Amino acid sequence: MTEPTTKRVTIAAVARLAGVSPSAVSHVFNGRPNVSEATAIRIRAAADELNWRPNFASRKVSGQGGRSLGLVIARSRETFGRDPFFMRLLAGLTEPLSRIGWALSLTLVQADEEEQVYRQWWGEQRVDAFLLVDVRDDDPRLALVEQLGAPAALLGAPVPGPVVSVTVRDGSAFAEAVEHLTGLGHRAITRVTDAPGLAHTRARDRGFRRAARDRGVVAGLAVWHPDAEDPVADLLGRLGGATAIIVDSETIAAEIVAHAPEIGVRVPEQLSVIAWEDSWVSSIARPRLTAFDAPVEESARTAVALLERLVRGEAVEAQTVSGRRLLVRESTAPAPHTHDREDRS
Amino acid sequence: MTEPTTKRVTIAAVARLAGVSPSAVSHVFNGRPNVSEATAIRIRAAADELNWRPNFASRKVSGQGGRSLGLVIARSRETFGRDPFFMRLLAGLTEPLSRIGWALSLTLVQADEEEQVYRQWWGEQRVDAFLLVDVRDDDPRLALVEQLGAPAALLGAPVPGPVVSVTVRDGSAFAEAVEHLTGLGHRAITRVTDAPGLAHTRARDRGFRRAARDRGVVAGLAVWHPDAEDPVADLLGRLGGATAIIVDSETIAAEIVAHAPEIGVRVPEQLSVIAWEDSWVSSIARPRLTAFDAPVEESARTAVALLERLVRGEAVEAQTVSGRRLLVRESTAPAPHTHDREDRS
DNA sequence: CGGGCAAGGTATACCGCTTTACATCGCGCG
DNA sequence: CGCGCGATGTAAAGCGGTATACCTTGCCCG
Repeated sequence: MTEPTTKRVTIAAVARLAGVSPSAVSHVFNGRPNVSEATAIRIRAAADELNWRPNFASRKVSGQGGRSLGLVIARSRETFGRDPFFMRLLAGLTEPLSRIGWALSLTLVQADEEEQVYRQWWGEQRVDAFLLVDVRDDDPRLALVEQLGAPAALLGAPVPGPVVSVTVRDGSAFAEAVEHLTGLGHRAITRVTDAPGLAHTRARDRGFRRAARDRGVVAGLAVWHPDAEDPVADLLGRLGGATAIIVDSETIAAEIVAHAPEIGVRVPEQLSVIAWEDSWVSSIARPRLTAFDAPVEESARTAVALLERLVRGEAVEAQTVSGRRLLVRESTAPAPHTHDREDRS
Repeated sequence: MTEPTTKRVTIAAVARLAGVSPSAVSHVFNGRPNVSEATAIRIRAAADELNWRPNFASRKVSGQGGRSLGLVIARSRETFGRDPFFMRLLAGLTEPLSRIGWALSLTLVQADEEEQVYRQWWGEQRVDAFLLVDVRDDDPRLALVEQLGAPAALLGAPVPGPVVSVTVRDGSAFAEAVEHLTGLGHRAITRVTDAPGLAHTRARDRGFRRAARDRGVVAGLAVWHPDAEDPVADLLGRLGGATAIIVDSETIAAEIVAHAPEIGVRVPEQLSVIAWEDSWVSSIARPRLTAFDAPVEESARTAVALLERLVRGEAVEAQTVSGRRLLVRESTAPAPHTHDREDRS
């Protein structure tokens, strides 16, 4: 049925057709001098005619490596699919990669197979660089890529060590978020996270605490427990006196605004909610989510650029991208009246 | 900074350490006979010790190809990200692929670059097979992969021609959906689609029409126009007398149930909504969406199995997977009372 | 006791491309 | 008029494996 109808065309065929040696063809396709413009044109024409392109694998074997990026995501199908961030990331990576002719190799793994996969992909030379996401403090992958000698960059908060990072500047965002809420009269705000172990979660905690302290706000931290019978009720029960929450995950924020009213907590009248990410999800939630938009696509672009330079052996340094913006929609509102709050301020 | 600390280990090093020839190592790693169990063990030990694995590219060059699947998605970042289907697909592909040691190469392209990318990837031997999604009637890719001689399978409705398909059995699902609605008193139902050109959309149309005819229901078809100022209002205005809709896309269904009440159409009291896909999105929508769950992961698994056999040159035939199930939640309810409807039946 | 054969390995020719060293040729210049 | 050199190419040696042909042994058997 799907017999290879035509024998695969090789560089030799192109050379023959153009009346030159294979080396000449190779030279042309690698932008090397040593070939006159006239013959270069003939060669390109021949290649076009035969519809030939240099074999990816062969190039790799003969030194010309560095053309594929590995992305290993250690999440369950469930949580991977629930986070629109990954879609944005994938979409964002794809464009700059194809621009420089790189392939993207993607896989999902379970946490305990993670290092194994990095080892394998690198050992096989299946990929030439790694992009690390969901980095934890003290993440074993940092030492691993270093040991392997694999070019790598991480997306998220910088961590100690040699792995270069692409970070979204959050600092002023927290100031902005907290200010938005204090402006509405909120005096106790809690951050909600679903991934307490991640490095960027910790970084956010710090940023949030500082912003809260500066403004005399009571800062709380609550972890989302997806396995509770009613995760929203569970969370709301642990909120203490907070009248506003800032939720790391947009989907969780959406779940909260959808379900809270059903268990007697009106949003935003009794509880204001800010999502720390933004996507189309914010627009199907009711009330619409006040959210921060993150420059995911730009982070992706930056990371790709970084990795390309790393692969070429150039020196690189950590990058930060900015562009978080608060999108005020309907899930935030003036704080409810409570006696003790009124006394202060 | 990221200097390759260690010279890359090759098959020769392993052979040396194990005291055999490279051929022997190769034989062991390709499950060929001709090596005694004893030496095989020594060889594996040596490979382990050096942490060696056969170089992906080299294998390809020397015949042992067939280890990467290309997935080219011709969608804008926007619509790609909005469709949880793709997340499920990616997650679903990843597991069976890694099980057989295949890589997944992913990219998003604009529609007009699509064929170009297939040509390139195949020409470069970057991938050894393609999985086609979003197939249109008369899709040029069908002829293209045939011409290239590239193993390919498509996800969705079968189309004429040699490209083998993996299809979700929809027939009885329509019966079930229509019956669910007629049971609630609905007599005019409209299908809503956002992708009128796709082959599987057409197949669904047919299935729906048949199911509707068999039950004496007025079947309508409406196309979603995302660029209208208010797409939901626009759609609702074109519904005619339909009291229930079946929406191809879950996100659109979610948008409808979120926004319809805001423009005076209560769901489900005035309009029942069924989503033709299911994911976590259904659970953050209010009312919760009555939806069909599709066996995406199983489709992915089946497609991978198919492609593997194709690559090995074995004969394959189209597969269908079943497992659609109606999840009745809150977006469907008894049809509103209308005079003419009451007269009939 | 010699021949034949299976079992266990090895030598070697690629695979398709890159790359470096080397060959040619035309031409300017002393 | 002959030499040197820049401009163009080409030959050939890998890259890291795979695969096929071929070579040893040891041993069974007539």
